[in-house]
Amino acid sequence: MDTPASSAPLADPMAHRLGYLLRRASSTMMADLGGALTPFGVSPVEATVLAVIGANPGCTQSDIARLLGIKRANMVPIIARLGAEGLVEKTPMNGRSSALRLTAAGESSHRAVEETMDRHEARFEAMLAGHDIAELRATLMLIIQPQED
Amino acid sequence: MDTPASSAPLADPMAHRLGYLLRRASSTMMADLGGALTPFGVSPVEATVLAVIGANPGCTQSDIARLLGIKRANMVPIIARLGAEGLVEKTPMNGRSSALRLTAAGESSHRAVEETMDRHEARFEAMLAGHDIAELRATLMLIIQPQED
DNA sequence: GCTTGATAGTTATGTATCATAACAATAATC
DNA sequence: GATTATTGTTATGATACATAACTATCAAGC
Repeated sequence: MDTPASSAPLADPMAHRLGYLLRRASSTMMADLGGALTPFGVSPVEATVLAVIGANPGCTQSDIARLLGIKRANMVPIIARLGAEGLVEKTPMNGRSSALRLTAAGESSHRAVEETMDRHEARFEAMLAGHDIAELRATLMLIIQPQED
Repeated sequence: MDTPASSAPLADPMAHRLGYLLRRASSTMMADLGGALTPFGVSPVEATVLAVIGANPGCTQSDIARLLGIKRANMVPIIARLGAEGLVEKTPMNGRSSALRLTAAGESSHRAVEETMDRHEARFEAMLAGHDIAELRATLMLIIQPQED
């Protein structure tokens, strides 16, 4: 009546579910990236924010939050940490918002982190030889939905 | 010298990165699934554990942890919650481990949750019309790496 | 002017997921 | 019988995310 289970390999009732596979694949890559970034003392999220500020000098916290799908409130500790490490500086803009820029240390950290992410990505793309990575990216972008904050 | 940024749309330096796209896609689907499951009072992780126990009656906590890539220690509160809600029962096996089974309430919760997840998946697969979903699944499985605990 | 509404940044707080390290009890092996 | 591996557990910390509420600023309208 009951499947014997235990000791025999388990049936995986989630293996066919897209959401589950995305979650597992995402956490595999996040763990790898986290490990690759430890020498630089930045988390994956901090690395991402560095990249955004590097590509958009003068942007605001809210800009970044919208782009990355992060809540405004959760940007505070991230920017505070990057500021405390001397990687990002805020210059008051019109009074209500601040323009964010990389410091010199932030620029060099940014370059190192970007190279690390390139290698990280290349490592995984190598595992996907024979698969259409452009198509994979396009499909993932269809799934991603804009956050409405 | 500096890109104007702010008020103009931001450049997205992460849009081409697989890891980033996976993270965003995963969190989009997780949020949607979480919403779909709220009527049943179970989280996505609890729903997944219900599915595994339903498919493998008599399995142990450690079995589930290995299958799902969750640490043994983190299974404790999950099983405790499912037990407290009367969905899962533990029967001592050989002394060191317990066999997990769904209760009657767990079975009916399991069925409801499975239907909800089917609809959830179908909703997203509909957005991917014209794309090869089997190929997407195969590619994601290549990325997922076994956890060594 | 002054009021209304939108936005930026912040504070406080709660929750979920995951990680590590250590421990007790049991089982398996030699 | 001693060693080793495994199961379940406790304790603890980090991270990412959510909500709600508050202040300060700006933009428009009357």
